[in-house]
Amino acid sequence: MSEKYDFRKIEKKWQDIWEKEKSFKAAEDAEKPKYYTLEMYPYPSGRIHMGHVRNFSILDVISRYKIMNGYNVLHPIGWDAFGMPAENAAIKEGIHPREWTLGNIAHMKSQLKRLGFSYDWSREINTCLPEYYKWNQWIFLKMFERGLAFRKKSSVNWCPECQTVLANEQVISGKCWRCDAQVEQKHMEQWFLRITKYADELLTGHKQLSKWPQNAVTMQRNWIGKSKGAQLFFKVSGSDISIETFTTRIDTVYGATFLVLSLEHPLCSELIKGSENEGDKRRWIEKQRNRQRLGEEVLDDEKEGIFSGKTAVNPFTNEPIQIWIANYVLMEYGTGAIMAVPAHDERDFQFAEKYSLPVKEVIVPAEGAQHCDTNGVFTEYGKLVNSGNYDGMTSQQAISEMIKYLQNKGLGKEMVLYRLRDWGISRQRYWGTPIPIIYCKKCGITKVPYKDLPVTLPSEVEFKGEEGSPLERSDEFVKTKCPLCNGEARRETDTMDTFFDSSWYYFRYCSPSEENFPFKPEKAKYWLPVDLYVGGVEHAILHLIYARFFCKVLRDFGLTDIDEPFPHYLAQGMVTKDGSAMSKSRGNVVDPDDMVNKYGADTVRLFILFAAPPEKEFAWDDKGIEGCYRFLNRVWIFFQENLEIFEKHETAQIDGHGFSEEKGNVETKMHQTIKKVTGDIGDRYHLNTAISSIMEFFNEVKKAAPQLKSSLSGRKILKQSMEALLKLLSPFAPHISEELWESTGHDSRLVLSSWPGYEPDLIREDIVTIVVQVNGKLRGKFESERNTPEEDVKSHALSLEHVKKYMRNQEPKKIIYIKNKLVNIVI
RNA sequence: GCCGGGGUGGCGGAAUUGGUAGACGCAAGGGACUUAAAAUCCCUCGGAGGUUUCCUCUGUGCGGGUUCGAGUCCCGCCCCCGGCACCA
Repeated sequence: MSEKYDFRKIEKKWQDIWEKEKSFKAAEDAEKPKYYTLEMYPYPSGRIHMGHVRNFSILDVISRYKIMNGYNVLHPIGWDAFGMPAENAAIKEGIHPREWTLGNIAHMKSQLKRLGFSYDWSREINTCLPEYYKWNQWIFLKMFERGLAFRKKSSVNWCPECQTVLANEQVISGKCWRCDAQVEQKHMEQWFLRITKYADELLTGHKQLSKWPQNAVTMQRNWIGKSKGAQLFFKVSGSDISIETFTTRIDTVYGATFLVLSLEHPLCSELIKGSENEGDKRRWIEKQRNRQRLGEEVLDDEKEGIFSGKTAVNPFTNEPIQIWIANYVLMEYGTGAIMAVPAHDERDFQFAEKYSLPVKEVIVPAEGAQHCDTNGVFTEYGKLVNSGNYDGMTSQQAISEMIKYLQNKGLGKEMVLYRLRDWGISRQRYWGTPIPIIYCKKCGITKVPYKDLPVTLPSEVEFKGEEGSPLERSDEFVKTKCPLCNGEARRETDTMDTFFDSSWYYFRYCSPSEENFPFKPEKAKYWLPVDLYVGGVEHAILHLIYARFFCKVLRDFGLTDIDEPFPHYLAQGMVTKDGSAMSKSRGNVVDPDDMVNKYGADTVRLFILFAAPPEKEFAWDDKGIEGCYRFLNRVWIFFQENLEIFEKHETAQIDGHGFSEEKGNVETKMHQTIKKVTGDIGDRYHLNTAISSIMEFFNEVKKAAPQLKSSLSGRKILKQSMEALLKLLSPFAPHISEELWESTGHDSRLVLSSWPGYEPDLIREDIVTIVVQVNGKLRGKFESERNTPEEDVKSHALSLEHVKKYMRNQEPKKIIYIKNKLVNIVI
């Protein structure tokens, strides 16, 4: 009798065979079209979670599908192995970060293998090994030589919990992206990468990203935040100081009734010098600065400021205006000083009201134009009034005229500003790539010579969780010789942000053991760009923007000629349970291992792709997975019961029977299903509907099987259908498909067989269903040959009993006819 | 507040170009098999109603509109999710 579906045995068997036969090893081959599929490489936290399983399953289906379609597929995997959790484990449990990380990787690797993903394991990379991070250092030095990596003292984001500096992109609503602690501001000297140099290209490059989800592009665009405006200087009365401001609304300049400086503005101190209550003012500024440094939020009605005691001259009105210092102007954006136009800016208005400063209206809504005020303040473009020569102009006209005037008079100029700031990469932590720089008292900041790379992490260090990096306390590491004068020198002890590692790892996969360069340019030329990149959208303004930046930098180094690394990015949705993301604290975590043990990898993969399209949220359902398990069991049993169909003597026989309806239906369904699944995977990435159609097809085959078996040609169709079914199912549930492929007498590997094609003739596209409506409501339908003449279709439609009933003997006023689709009778 | 994306049965979701709303699966209910249960198989399954093998009306967040025909397009609202948030 039939054998039970033993997924444990089957899955292990095929994983071993694929590994032994190197089924997924990728090699450059100029004859074949290449296809590079990539998932965001995982952080080795200890265990694979359902989010990984979903991400990797999506890409595994695409990879296997592309292999079967004749592509030379590169589908690599590796580890984002540097980072805080390893160091925290060291502090808490006394285990070395390296040991912790390598142990986690070993475990997670075995989990991935059990899921049967089609990785080329020979290309595995691990960023915490010197073989990898040496090239971080190499890239850093090249950037340093070109002024793209530089040191700067500035106000930086400090996470008191992680005891390290964070990049702006890593501060989410004032909190640390990793630990959620309130971020503080510190003044420190740090290493930065000049991403702002590429701001404009990062923006224009979005044009090449038509296959990105819109929201990811929008998030990046907002993050880069380009705004066009004007720089304008204000002369301080009775001194030769000028205050530089930036405004996007130079058209409102006649309404600029005061100036506001940020608390951190370098001129604050000088302006208040010698003024009334100078001491009080200094104390006030200090108090406010402290609040800001602790990351305290300032609400709308908490706008506060002080009058500096000085005035400046509005260069357009030539009137004196007061200079204030206030907590609502940011130092980090623009020039740290603004011209305040309370009549046309909501924030300036709030401030002016609070301190009874003058408000002067200079813009009125254009006649007849619809407009809306923000809290009673007109902030839109309009028509100028009270603006001297500019009266009557539109805002747009005034902006260009006024900029011309500024430039002629040397008062300022046109200016473009970005919200994006340079990327701070220094981290005061141990478990990261050492920054290859040496400080010498005599020679200053010096590069570590290329021949001395990599600068490796010392292994004998103490992890105590005290402030400062463990590297600082390692004499072995810090003490060194200056490469220029050979004198006593000190190494940089900051390590790199781990986003540095992930900014170029997709290049490394192309030649993972290359020893002279970060990667071999010819190999990268063959494989890149990545044809399909899959990962969570939470990295839209972190990893995805950094990686685009690095790609352009590496291009400018001459190592690649691509502008964009990921022309097609698919943002997969979250995996949730009971309405929220899976997390330990909520106790709603489903462990992939448990599911694989209970149902097998094929079922887990099938289910996680079945219940929602890839880009949407996926709600885990303990009962839902049972449905997929039942489906695979039904397939298994069906094959066991019909194996005799595949016996040799069956093949070359002639059909002795006449037309069989079942036979035709199943054959049609087979070709329709092949077409549907091909489109769903290859064009739409709708893996859930692909699975639905496979299930539908199987249900029909199963139902028709007894009848098909009664005729020879029926048996032939049944055999074809069963083979097609295995091929269609194989990217989703590769183990069971491969096993059944073998047990139906095939010597070749299913994984390397070709994707089934469909015959347009056999899809029976020649038969169409004509829908008949009366006054737009469905009243009947019938089958008709494609391209039946219009008159015949109409008269057939009118002859239907049901249709006649609704026409109530009336003459149709009009008959809408859509070829091969529909007849709508209007009465 | 600004910028994105959504709202379809009890649930996850289908409907690809304006043309049969609810595919596929889950849950639920009924039945078969069984001493019994599990497993499996079959049937029903948006709502209301009726003369109940079938038929009618109604139905895709709400209100309008365009159209022979709207889940799909347009206008106005409501709600949910995500991102940014004094960016001058």
